[in-house]
Amino acid sequence: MPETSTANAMRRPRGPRKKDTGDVLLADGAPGNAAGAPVDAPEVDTSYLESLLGYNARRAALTIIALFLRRMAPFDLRPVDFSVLTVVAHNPGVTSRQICAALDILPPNLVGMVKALHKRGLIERQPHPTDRRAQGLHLTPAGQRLHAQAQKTATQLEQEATHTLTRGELQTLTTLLRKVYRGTAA
Amino acid sequence: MPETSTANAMRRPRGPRKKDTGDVLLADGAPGNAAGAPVDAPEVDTSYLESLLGYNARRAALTIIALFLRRMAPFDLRPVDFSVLTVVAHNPGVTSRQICAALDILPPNLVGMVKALHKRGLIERQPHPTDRRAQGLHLTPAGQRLHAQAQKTATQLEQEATHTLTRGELQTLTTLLRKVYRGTAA
DNA sequence: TATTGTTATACTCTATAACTATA
DNA sequence: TATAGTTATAGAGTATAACAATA
Repeated sequence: MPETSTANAMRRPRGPRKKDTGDVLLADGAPGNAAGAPVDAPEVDTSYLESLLGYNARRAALTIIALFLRRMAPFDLRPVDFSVLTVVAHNPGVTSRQICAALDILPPNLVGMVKALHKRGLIERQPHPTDRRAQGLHLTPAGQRLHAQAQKTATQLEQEATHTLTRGELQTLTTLLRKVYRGTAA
Repeated sequence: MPETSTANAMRRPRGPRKKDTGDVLLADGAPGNAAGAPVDAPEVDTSYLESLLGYNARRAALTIIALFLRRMAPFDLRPVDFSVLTVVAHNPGVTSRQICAALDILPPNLVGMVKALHKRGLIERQPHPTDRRAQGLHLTPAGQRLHAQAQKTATQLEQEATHTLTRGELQTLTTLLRKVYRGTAA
């Protein structure tokens, strides 16, 4: 599995930052030959790595993530925040435990996210109807508005990221990827 | 970008560990309904997330990474270690700076990896022929043997991960993924 | 002045243990 | 006894600043 870095490139763009050009995939690579840099770059051979599906899948995912970060910056939403918001939007009253199972997040790591989204006034917790341990999560009106905008942006962003693909190719790609990560055909 | 966790699931399986079943993708999700757990799991709707290419690409990449970690455990190689070893194997005398550019690793983060691989007797540093600042990296005989085994394992592992795909489908998938992460057609 | 390799370090993400309230 | 939510914390990954040696 080729290491292209940027796996955790979903840093929150909140605090003041030094270098964050948005160019995540090529963060530090290819200096651009500023001054008298050696032009004799012998072109490193990475052809074998590029033959691996894992490498290509990761590069593609990271490309889309990088675009996601740029487009979602106005909403201050990381991928995981958008995912949580989406699950709550489409499943009103869902519990934290259910979100963890659906998105494969560990419960301790979800706590802070929910807390932050609540603090931003985007989600609300209501007592669970049958289980007093649990809490049902709902979007506030503000949360619904933000999510609607964010989901629209996500959809547009996906189309932007796949502009080199025809509609049929995108469908094929999605289907084949699902066949990989689901063990069985689908 | 759906958060499926496990982005940095490439933890080194060196020290003694508690829970590491290898089941990375479903680390904590779906408890399996051990005892009297509620069977009324209302099936969280994630259909929108599943329509996003970013989600599917990430899931597929994580699936292959998880398999990679299991199959490469005997060699004690993380994806990034294998990538570095591969680049050195295919580009004898390559410099650290070139590896960083090719694999998109930041120089400070490569230092430890090279140091570790050197300590394991897998790579050697030789003075660069024309630049006394740089060092050319080479595989030792032991490194060559290990890399040969690891690369064979990687190739087998890829076939294993894509056993649900025909040869043609795998070719199509790879081509389409490249079209995504390269801006232009390819 | 710029680049290579490096150290030190901060921030983020991921994972485990353990606690409480409830089932 | 098991589960939902939580706290605290350890560990791994990723990022920047700054330095000495060399170009």
